[in-house]
Amino acid sequence: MRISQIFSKTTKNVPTDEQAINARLLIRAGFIYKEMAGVYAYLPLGLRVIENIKKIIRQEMNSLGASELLMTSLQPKETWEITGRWNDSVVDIWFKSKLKNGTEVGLGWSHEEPLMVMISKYAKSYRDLPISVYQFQTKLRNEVRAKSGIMRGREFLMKDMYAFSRNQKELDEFYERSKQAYLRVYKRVGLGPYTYVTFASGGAFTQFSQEFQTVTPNGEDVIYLDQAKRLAVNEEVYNDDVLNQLGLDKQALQTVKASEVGNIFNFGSLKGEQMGVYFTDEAGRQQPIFLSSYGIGVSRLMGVIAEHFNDKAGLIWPKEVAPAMAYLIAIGDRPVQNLTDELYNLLTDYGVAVIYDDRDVRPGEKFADADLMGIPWRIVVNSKTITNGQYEIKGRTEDLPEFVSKEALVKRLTGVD
RNA sequence: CGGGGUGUGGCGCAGCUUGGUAGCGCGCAGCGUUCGGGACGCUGAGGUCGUCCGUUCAAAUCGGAUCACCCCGACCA
Repeated sequence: MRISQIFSKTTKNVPTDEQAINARLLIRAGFIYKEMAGVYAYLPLGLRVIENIKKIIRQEMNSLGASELLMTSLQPKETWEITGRWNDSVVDIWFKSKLKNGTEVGLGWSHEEPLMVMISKYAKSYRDLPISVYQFQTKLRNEVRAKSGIMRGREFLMKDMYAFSRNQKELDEFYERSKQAYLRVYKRVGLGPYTYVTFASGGAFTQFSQEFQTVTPNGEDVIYLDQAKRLAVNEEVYNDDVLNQLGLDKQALQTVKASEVGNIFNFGSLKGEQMGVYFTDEAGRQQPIFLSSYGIGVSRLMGVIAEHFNDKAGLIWPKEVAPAMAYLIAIGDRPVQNLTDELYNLLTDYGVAVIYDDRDVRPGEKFADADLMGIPWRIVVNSKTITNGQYEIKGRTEDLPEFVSKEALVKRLTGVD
């Protein structure tokens, strides 16, 4: 990817209407564009990060045996009336609209109810179960106040997974496996050490749900954290009874700010009963379907990563989510540029995502942009050292570069000899 | 939804108190000199001051309304 062909540009000035670090950096680096409060577009570099995160989540969800589908943004009123959640006084974040003929429709802020209706058409027998599906969907939520950049928008990308089980035991097993898969996702995006399973409000059906909370100074939630047990309690359910129940010692807890990067729910059979979704068991009896649901805010996750990994110079992407592995710069005349072109083609052939800064600007500007964009490796081909076959490579957080041969460089970036 | 703040070329800001039809930096275009940490010089394009109403001979500047944005709080499967 050549800089000259990338749609966006970096800027030195930050729009003053953004306070959140993630939004300031992502806008400056040209990853996102603000359409309106709480509504952001993803530019090519930002989209690459999103896609990298989706790829990781996809792999982990597939490993659970879940299959991907895509539901609709327009949702029928009737579906939500079954559970009473069409009512604005029950759910206050609805965006609603009308068809030309006057039929009311909702814009999806969740897909639980529609998915329940959908599954009821397909899972009629115990032979059809268990089954789990997931999707990446834009959720629309009419929040009274958008804030924190892409960490809390009115429109955001979410991965939501729904598992349908035949009984509580089957549900619990899947729930536990999913929790482990979630933890792997956070580990792979670089947030593993800072992310904790957290007990939170369970809503109408259960006492608790479990959240995944990433400790970060600008997080919206306050959690009470037991570092040793890697468990936490959201302040919304924090009290002595709960601590007793969870076997946590008040003295061992620290109070920290965190951002919710995932939330999983165990509905048991209640949702099935409420919505009348039944299957026929081995004995020919009607049984309510067991539901559990699993959400990760993909765009929020990107925001939390940006919020977590940065320095004065800009973003610092963990390798698995970085929009590119390397930022390539040539310093010198035509022959040097030709050698750089060759290196670019070579790395690209190896499948390494490289941002090649082919602009006719001074090196300082290129270095600044490489840092601002947070690309893990910076490679410089320079007339002084290239005569000895030496390529310069520097990690984003390193102070000093190394000089290596082309072969060593390729190996470093591909792991291939 | 309650409280606070802000709207002036693409971005960041000054001007507003003491009304007299806009200025700076960055960015953008051209020319030249530069070329390892966001260079420099010259030239140039670009706004009528969020919007509406009002006061006035005259409004970016005063008054009112309205919209948008930011922050704090409330809210947050």
